[in-house]
Amino acid sequence: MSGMTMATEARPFSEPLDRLKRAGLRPTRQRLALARLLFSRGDRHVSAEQLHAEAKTARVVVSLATVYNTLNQFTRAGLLREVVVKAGRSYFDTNTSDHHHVLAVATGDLMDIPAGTLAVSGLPEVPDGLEVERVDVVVRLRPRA
Amino acid sequence: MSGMTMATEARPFSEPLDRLKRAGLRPTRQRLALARLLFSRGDRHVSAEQLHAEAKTARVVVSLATVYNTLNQFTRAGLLREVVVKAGRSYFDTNTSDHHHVLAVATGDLMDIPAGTLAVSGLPEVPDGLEVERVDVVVRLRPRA
DNA sequence: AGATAGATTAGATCCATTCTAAACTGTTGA
DNA sequence: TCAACAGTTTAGAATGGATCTAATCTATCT
Repeated sequence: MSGMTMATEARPFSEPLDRLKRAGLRPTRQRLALARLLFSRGDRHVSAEQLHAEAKTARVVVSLATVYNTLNQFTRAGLLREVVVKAGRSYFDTNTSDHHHVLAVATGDLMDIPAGTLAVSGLPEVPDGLEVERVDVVVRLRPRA
Repeated sequence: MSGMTMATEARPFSEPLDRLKRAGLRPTRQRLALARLLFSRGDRHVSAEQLHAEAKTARVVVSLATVYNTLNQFTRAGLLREVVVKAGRSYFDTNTSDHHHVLAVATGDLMDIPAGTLAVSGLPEVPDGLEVERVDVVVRLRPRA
């Protein structure tokens, strides 16, 4: 974990910076720190409040408003994907590739289903002037009766 | 639209009453009126605010709190199904049979996809102690680029 | 009809999210 | 290098959907 230059795969500090630049977002202290929290450990599903708390723990000074702004900007830039599975709360998924979700309703646990394993067939015809943005599949699990 | 007795299929006034009774809910004036609004014209997707406005238009005196209560009770009783497609707003679907949805993101229009036409294959294994409650598919449409 | 559990209600409250407008900062170009 | 400006951050206010409270009302049972 030093600042030295090395292969792309192992550049934990400059990778977030590149992401921001590519997305046309100014690499500010706050955005860099949040990008680091979001992207440095695999696929995650976070809410704004969660990320804000995490930032606080990591001694990153950032307001809740900025966390919201940043999550929305990252989403618009394609760095995150919004997941709507629960009324009244938004989650953001760091996995932006084509995939689906399993939700354990009782616990709120959300997991990815890799794209390849699941297939949807028989999609209806798309009305004129519209196109499919994406197809979301959510498998809802409950405790066995 | 008269109160006369006739075959089950065409009994607009007593059908809601039967529904409530079967669900173990007291047939109050408010619940009957809301059931009538909800179920007397085909499959619908409504929010609480929408239904409340509709009730007002129909000269049905009912508070917003009761609309919320009723929608939740009906959902618990299996008369409605909650549809989560938009962060921060709940919709209730009068179609409780197995089916999916198409959402026109730009307009907010929500339409049903009949169960038969669409198939999901390759569902992941279900962890021990859990079972599939249901599988929701949402096809998101956007204006063609 | 009287008793009572359940239902309704207005208004307060909650909570996630967005807005506001003032202060701050990254970037650009002289 | 640094002034200037557009973009960013921020605390706190505002918004909006949904729930809660506790007082009043009503369907139901005896």
